Amino acid sequence: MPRSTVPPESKRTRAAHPSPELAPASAARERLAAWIAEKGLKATRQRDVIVDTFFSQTGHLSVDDLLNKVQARDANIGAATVYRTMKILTDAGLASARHFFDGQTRYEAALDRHHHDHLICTRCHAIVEFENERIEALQDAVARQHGFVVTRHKLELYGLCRACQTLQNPPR
Amino acid sequence: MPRSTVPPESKRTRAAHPSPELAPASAARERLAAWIAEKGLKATRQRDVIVDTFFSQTGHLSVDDLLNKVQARDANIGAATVYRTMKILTDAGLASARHFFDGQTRYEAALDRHHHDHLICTRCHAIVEFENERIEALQDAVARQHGFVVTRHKLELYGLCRACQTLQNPPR
DNA sequence: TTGAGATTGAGACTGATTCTCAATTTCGAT
DNA sequence: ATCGAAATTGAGAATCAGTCTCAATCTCAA
Ligand SMILES: [Mn+2]
Ligand SMILES: [Mn+2]
Ligand SMILES: [Zn+2]
Ligand SMILES: [Zn+2]
Repeated sequence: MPRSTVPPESKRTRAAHPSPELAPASAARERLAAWIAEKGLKATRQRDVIVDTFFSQTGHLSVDDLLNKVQARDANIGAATVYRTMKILTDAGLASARHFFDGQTRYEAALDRHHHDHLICTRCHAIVEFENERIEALQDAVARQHGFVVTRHKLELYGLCRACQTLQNPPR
Repeated sequence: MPRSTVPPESKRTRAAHPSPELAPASAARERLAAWIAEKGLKATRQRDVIVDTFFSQTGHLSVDDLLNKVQARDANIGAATVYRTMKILTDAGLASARHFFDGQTRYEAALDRHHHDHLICTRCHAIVEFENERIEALQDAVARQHGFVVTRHKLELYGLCRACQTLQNPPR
């Protein structure tokens, strides 16, 4: 079962991290293997392809985009398997599901990433990430005032990015 | 066309606002009439029933809940009309659409209401509203730092309400 | 009263996602 | 290497909220 898109082996001597970009993908592969073992699941070629494809991307990928890229590598992999695999990655803490403006679930890598929130351009759909500990602290304070214990939150700021502000075309 | 759930007439003498709870509904009716005139739409019995039903409720009502209540008054009103009417109310600024945990659109009255955000209990689905101008200010600051002009935002805090914290049943 | 144009309800349709199920694959135990 | 229980797969059916289509009906300004 050769991994088609991954270069044979690193030329580096240090074995720990083959190359900067590949590190997350291979680390994810390891973490997934552990999760699969722990849960009594099974390793499959399809999951390998999907995970490799997902972690070779950056950003917030819709399932449909991911499916297209996956099928470019192996046309026989079905949509259901991509959905199922992304759910596993989410359960394993390796990916997070996001729901922005449209009805599609988007996934982003979650390995070694902080919590963050998003700025979204309603015209070009650019997504910018940010962290703001003061907002987070105020959220906690508000929740406490109302007797809530908050486990997660969603903060999305929608508007126009710098580039789109100058264009007068109707924002989509 | 008697309004079944609304008490006959206020006992008060002041004619301006029949009763505190009815004020929003009748004000909404007026605003909707203005919107309908302005847009060249037409007044219909169905819209009256839907608008009366919607404004006699409080909170965040799913379309399905609203449809049930509407059909309790007039079984012939169809789902499509409820969807269409809530869209009109939203365009007219009388209702706002919300999307929380599940896939359903919920509507809340928007007449004479401030912007606000929500705390949502993941177990009992209670929804508590809050306003926090410091959070809003920080959001603006963050957006500015990234060159965005923000037109709207979504802030939802998910967790357990006070009552649900003490129960050990698995949170749904 | 009339008629152009808006509205309606039923049901078909959509799009994202989940489910079903027979065929295939995995992997620990022989 | 072989076996077989259990997991996984892909295709297509099913689901679900919401939208669209269209013939029949209603509204309202003239
Ligand atoms: Mn992100
Ligand atoms: Mn609200
Ligand atoms: Zn933009
Ligand atoms: Zn609760």
